[in-house]
Amino acid sequence: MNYSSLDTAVAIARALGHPARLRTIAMLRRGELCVCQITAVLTLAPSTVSAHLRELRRAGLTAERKEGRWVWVGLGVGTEIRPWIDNALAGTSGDEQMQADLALVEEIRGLPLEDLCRLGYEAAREKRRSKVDTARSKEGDRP
Amino acid sequence: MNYSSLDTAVAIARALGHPARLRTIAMLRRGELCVCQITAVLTLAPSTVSAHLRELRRAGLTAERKEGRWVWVGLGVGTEIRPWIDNALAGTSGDEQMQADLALVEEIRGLPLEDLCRLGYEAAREKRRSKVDTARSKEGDRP
DNA sequence: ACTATATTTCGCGAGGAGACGAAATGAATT
DNA sequence: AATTCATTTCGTCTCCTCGCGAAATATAGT
Repeated sequence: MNYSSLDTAVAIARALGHPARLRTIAMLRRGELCVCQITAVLTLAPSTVSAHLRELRRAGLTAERKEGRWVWVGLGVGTEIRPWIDNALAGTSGDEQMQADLALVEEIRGLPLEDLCRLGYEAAREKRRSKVDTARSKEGDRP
Repeated sequence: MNYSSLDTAVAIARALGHPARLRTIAMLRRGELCVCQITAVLTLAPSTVSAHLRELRRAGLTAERKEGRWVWVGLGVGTEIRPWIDNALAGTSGDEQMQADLALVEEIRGLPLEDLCRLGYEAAREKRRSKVDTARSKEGDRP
């Protein structure tokens, strides 16, 4: 199949035209993410996230890299998509949801991937918290 | 209702994410057009065109001006939409459909609006052709 | 007032999008 | 080999989109 440049532009616009996908693109500007990390931020069913990622990939907005069981998603390499992305996100820097997403991504990056994928965000966070506590008490850093 | 900037960006992307609407935006970059002119180029039912124009208007991409029975459509005035439009159309200058649309717009601009609206493109074009012929024979510019 | 006409709104039907859970797949780990 | 586990695919449901024609609306002309 030979897509015209009109079809291409339409496909990109459509791909960007959904909050979950636009949020994903915004997260990926900060760097690659594992599928389960994206899922944790979006709080959608894995199958739903998978479908959204497929849309983004089809439009050339993202690219995926497999590493064992994990799949890492990053922004696509095509030069024509960068203006789209930059433009689409230009007005959203002050958006509450976007800011919350980016903050959550930073926190999630500090969590072990195995825990996050297996247990989900809440449990992984709790696990790390308690681990930090026991480390503290072993150090004996009590007032 | 108070839309977030995320919602706004999504709405604009969605509005651009349809061939008929993106083609319309491309035409409007050359200047205002009457609804029936747009309809003639898209060759869609008037009600369908009306719905597409409503979408574009809602996203702030276009603005409308009423003049008697005619409704003139132009690009919106918001500064934030121009980058969207320029970016979306950046890759489409070589597109066949786009080029054909723009050529047709130029021709349609030369046709009397009353004829175009009432009779449609083909009939309006034919009417002008025969008119030009009679004018020629009156001038007596024969070899 | 009546008619013509440009456009919108309404109602409908077909198809697509987006959500989920269940099952399938593929890749470690045991 | 068996199991665990991240991810995708599949089936299903609901809702939205997009096309149309018919009816409604609004404005000009007669």
